[in-house]
Amino acid sequence: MRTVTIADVAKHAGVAVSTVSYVLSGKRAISATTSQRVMRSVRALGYHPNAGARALASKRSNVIALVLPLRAGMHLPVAMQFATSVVTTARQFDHDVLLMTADEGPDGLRRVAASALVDGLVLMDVEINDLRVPLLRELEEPSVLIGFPADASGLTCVDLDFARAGALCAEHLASLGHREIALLGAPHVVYQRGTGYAERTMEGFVEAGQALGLSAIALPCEEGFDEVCATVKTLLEGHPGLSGLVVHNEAAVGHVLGALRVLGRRVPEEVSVVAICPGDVAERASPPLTSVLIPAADVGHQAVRLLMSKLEGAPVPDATLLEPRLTVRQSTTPRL
Amino acid sequence: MRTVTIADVAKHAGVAVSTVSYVLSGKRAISATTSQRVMRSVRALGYHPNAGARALASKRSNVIALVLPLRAGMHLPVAMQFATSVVTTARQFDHDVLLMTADEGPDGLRRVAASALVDGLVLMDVEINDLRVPLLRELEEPSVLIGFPADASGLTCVDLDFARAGALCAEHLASLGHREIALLGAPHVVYQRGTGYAERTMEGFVEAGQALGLSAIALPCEEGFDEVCATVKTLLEGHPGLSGLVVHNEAAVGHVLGALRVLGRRVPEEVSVVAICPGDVAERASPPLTSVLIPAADVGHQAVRLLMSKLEGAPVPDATLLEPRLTVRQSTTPRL
DNA sequence: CCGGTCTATCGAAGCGCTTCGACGGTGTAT
DNA sequence: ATACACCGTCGAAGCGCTTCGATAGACCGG
Repeated sequence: MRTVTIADVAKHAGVAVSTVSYVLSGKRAISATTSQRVMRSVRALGYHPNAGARALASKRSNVIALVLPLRAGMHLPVAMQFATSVVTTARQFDHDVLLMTADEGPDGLRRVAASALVDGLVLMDVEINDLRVPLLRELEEPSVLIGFPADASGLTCVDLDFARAGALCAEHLASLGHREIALLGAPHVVYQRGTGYAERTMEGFVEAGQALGLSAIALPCEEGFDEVCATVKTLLEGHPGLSGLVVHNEAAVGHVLGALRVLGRRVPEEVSVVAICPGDVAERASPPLTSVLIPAADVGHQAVRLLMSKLEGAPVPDATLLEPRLTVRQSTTPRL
Repeated sequence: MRTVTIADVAKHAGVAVSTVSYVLSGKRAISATTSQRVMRSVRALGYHPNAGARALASKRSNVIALVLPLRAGMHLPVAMQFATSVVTTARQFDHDVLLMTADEGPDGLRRVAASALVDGLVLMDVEINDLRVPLLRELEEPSVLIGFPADASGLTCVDLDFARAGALCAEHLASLGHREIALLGAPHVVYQRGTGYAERTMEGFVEAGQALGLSAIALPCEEGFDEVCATVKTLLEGHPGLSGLVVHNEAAVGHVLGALRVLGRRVPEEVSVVAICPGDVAERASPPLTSVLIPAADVGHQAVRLLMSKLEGAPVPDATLLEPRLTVRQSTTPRL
């Protein structure tokens, strides 16, 4: 069963090859009758344009790269959500997605770009000092970053506004009358690496807390149950008046609740807890957690939209920050 | 900066285009001196073959599709591990990976296959009655499934031997002297959908337990803390002699430990717990859990290896079952 | 009824690569 | 020396598509 080519369609429809091409691409006006005839042939023969030939002739592969480094401390489910929303959105723009990891390093990016395998790139989990960033500036291919490197000039970046997310948590707790609050963040390693979002959340939290006249402290948090327990215990002992806790660490969220249970602090009666995490984690906890959810799907969607604009030569903003939204559930309550 | 083509390399090295091609592909013998000269030119010019042109001429895109449906109850981190090991392995074979979700359904597969965008397919999370399966049989392109559909004839499937994993847990508990054991599985929805691995684990567990003369029961388990708590409570009340628990549900693992803590059952002194889950989840728990880990990386690796063999026309086994391994940690102990 | 303007379609020239057959040149058996 | 095989290299023919310029009508105003 030889595969069907555009020539087969043309013959079947009794038109020229170029006419079929124009019907399919819409780049020139074709009469309705011809167009219909061609489309009927396309369906009758089950024609699918050959991707390689198309790419060669048009200099567009209709594929974008999704570069997804996998590092300690990053949360896989969120990464997965990003990835799927990128794929789904790309498909809406008639593009496919090539999945790349960081194993190959910058050379991998150079390879796929130079070989014209992809038309553009979406990079996830961008670090403050990311090796891939300087390369992006050299590349012909447009790119969009999810996250912000130290120097974002000339780049297109998208992310949740984590500073605002941190601030939102502080404000929510303040509005409930809490006066001493704390944020438990990512593991140490994440900060050492300089992954911007973790730091920005802390800063936003602490600054907003102080601006509201609260005692607000932030500290990293490892992900083992025993470590979480110890951290929470020390925290509570050092700050007896502490009544509001923000957790920005998905692996630790469950453990924090377990720790509070073990330490005999009831949630929310004695300690109000806010999580910054995906919705399902928050809902699945006991009690269901008031949370700021990470809109992974939105971020992925925006990233692709921006990339598509760049591919069409349209101007796009350098920075896109998504507004966080706080959902109140049963883990926060006014301070007694 | 026009992109470098094979003609540029040929001119720079003073040879014919075809010679450059043969040097790069190794499909014909080329003298060492010519070969070196060509390679020097390749490096000097920074040549990268155009993927589209290559695909068009050779009828091979050097891209494989990774089809990753996203469904309720499936565990994202494991999926992510699969994905990355697929990408890494594919790169070792000089292939790239196109990421697809299930949104497009079988049509998406048909599209990428018919357009010669990909040379082969790896499908994850295959269901007992998977719509995509009949299509695969029609396709010219070879494919490998991760998981087993009801009718696997003529297909190549890879998976962890979940029945064996369930059995292994039962045997481990039996060897420690436990006489009444239970398995907490995936949420109901997973069984309703007919996702084979969940059922196979249960069967393996129950059969091995019975063969060893134990009381072994298995039941689904939802993922919310309160639900887990209720399930565990009911279970313990209904089976006062129960001293061994297997958990095959990553989202619930943490909650099960929390539930036992709340119910005042100490682990491992009163209840031994075995988890079937990724290593990091087991290690992060308190106490660290004896576990059978899901060798996602291995499975992905095998899947790609098999696919590459098929691409080269080599015969491959229909079914590849990976042997599970149980790691003893601190959550299991001999029955008092 | 002629030049001018559109519109719908065609034909052909590539895009950059692989691959097939051809062809000198060198080595080996006769 | 002659025939033959073989090795290393070349040239050219596509692969299936897009796109540019050309063309043949249809339609218009003058």
